[in-house]
Amino acid sequence: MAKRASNDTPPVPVRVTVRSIARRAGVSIGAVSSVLNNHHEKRRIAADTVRRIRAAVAELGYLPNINARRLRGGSEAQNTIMIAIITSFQAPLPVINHFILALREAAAEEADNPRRPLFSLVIEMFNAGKLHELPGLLTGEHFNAAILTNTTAEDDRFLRDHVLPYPVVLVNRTVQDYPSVIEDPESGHKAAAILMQIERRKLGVLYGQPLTQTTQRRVESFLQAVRAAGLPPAGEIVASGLNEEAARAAMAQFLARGIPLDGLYAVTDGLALGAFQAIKRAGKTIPGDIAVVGIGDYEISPFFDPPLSSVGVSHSELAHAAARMLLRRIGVAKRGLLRLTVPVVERLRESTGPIG
Amino acid sequence: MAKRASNDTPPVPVRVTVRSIARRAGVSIGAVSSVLNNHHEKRRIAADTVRRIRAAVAELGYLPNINARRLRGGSEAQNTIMIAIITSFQAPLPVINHFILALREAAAEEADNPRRPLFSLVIEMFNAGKLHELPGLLTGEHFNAAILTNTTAEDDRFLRDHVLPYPVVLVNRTVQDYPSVIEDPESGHKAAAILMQIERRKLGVLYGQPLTQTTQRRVESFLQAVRAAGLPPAGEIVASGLNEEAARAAMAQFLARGIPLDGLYAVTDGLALGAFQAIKRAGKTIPGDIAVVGIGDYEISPFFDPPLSSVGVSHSELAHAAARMLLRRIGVAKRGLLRLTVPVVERLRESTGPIG
DNA sequence: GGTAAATGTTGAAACGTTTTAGCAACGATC
DNA sequence: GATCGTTGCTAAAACGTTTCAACATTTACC
Repeated sequence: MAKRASNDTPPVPVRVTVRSIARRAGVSIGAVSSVLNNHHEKRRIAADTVRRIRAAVAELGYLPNINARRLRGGSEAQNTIMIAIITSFQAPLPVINHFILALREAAAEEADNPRRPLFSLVIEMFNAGKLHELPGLLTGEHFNAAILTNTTAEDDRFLRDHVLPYPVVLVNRTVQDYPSVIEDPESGHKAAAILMQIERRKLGVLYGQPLTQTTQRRVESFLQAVRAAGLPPAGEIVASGLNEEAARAAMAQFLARGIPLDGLYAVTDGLALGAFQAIKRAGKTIPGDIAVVGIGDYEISPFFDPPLSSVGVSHSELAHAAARMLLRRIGVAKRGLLRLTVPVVERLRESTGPIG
Repeated sequence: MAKRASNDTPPVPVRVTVRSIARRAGVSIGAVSSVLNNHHEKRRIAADTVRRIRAAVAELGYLPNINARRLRGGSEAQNTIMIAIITSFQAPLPVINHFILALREAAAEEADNPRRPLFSLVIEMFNAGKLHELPGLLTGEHFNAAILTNTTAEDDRFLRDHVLPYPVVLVNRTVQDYPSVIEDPESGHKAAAILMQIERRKLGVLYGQPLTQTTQRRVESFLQAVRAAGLPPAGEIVASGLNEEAARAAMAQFLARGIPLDGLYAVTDGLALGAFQAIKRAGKTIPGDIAVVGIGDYEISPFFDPPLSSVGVSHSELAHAAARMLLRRIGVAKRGLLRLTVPVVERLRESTGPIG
């Protein structure tokens, strides 16, 4: 009788189904279903039977199989498609909010489309570098389409070597053959231009470990612009993490070493905020002593003290572009372009003082 | 032949299935499935047939039915449960990040549990006050369990009158018979106590419209504490929205009217940040002229200038409590308590100056 | 005591997939 | 010309659910 226990698989928890409940209560599965959905009045199930079924449900700890329910369900359930937002545990989470909103809004825009994309939004997370361990990734068993972000170089290599059997849009990563939305890689140029325009000559760039493809591009294009302008090479201030505290510590240490600096480019607003605190505590003023340019990825950067100037794309805009691109690829429509570069916009505020 | 078109239903877009593809390509559905999953080599489908099937797939714009796939799929897919995070479009989004992380972490804690909660995370959003329009809410067709937050009074009334056929945990709302996790309603007391301890007597409270159950409790308990202490009634500064800019504007207007104020309680950190800017621009100092206490819901509040003192629960802690409570209710285990109050913690920083 | 209505329950179909056993046709081999 | 192997495909089962027609039993009515 212990047939199925002979394998070396760990004791797989067999899921409780309507069938097991029916057996336990000594009724048919139809009766169980009626009770589960509170149709027992309409179906005239005897009060005692209802009680027995309810007892069995409670004892066994039944959880319905949602996939079966939706499969059975009407055309409404039948027509919903599954979209996943896939990101790594290690990434700053607020990013995905923009995707959630962007997808919802993009769907609303398509309200008149007969193939209207009624969809469910699923959040999937993986450990950076271990994207390949994400269940359903290769089979397409879990979603119809995905926005994929915050991958590492290792994950990108995996993506290059495998073809995912559903539409995917990458955000801020480029991998051969995958559609992607990235920020204009020249953003560092703009930051350098702003600082030079207000006569800053002793420049620095603040970034944190680990570098993503995007932040690396920001750093490189900044360094290159400084070099091209014939200024002394910009200082590199490297924080041990991507948070405010790491930036504050790195900046404080840099300032303590007395290296001259009058213009700073921070590759995320969080880093800029940490730097603000270090600069002020060192008794220096912004922008008087040191002008600072950030990216604009924090919505509240206009409320920094002083308000932060920025060059960058808004996460919101990036997310909207990605969402539209993904939906276009799902809804049979003309397949959009394969790569989209979102332009950088400058927002000049007080952290760079008056221009010119 | 136009039988099914006789109804007055709009032309329902009939979903493309393997069956329609099979018909189109003149093969069986088994053949189609083989090709879709790239098993055509193993299954020895002729090259020309593969081409025909691929063509049909492209023409019809096939999207697989994920529910059917997962239903069919192995025990891994079979054993995953669906958890929804339900919030309103109007709510500040960053909140849900904490839930996402909390659920993932709570699941990780249970790794040794044989009934290990392998789950998919779904984000559902509704228009404030229209919770009842959310598909699948009453039938339980879409998820096995849900964390529900940012409901309005109207939504709560709906919840009270209906019983949801799956475990739900409310966050920061209390509705009869529903388990919920809420912050200690006495938080306003603590804020008042801190301000009085540093000898502030002309107090004010800053809040925004619309008031949620939680923020309302904060305001009320603050006002009551001030009254109980025999101080002059606290001023109420009402912003038109929940964002920084609305708070800045309201605060600026209040200060312009010259009403004396030396201690402020802002019921969210975002409001506090807006107030900071207004106060400084009015030429007043923090905490010298006006001490400010916030809530601590922004992770970066230690980087405000000056760093913000706060009394409140962290969103993260609240989310973890909710996640654990939900998982406990799913995994047959002893049903945990019905209501949990997360205590308020004080974090004293420079915006209230030195205590005592 | 016969028919009609009410009550309580079951069995089967259907949702869209994937997988597997097996069938039919054809060549090659003895 | 029987046997075998290969090629190319089909039909059917199974996943867990809900619904619905239909059946069996009891009660009500004349």
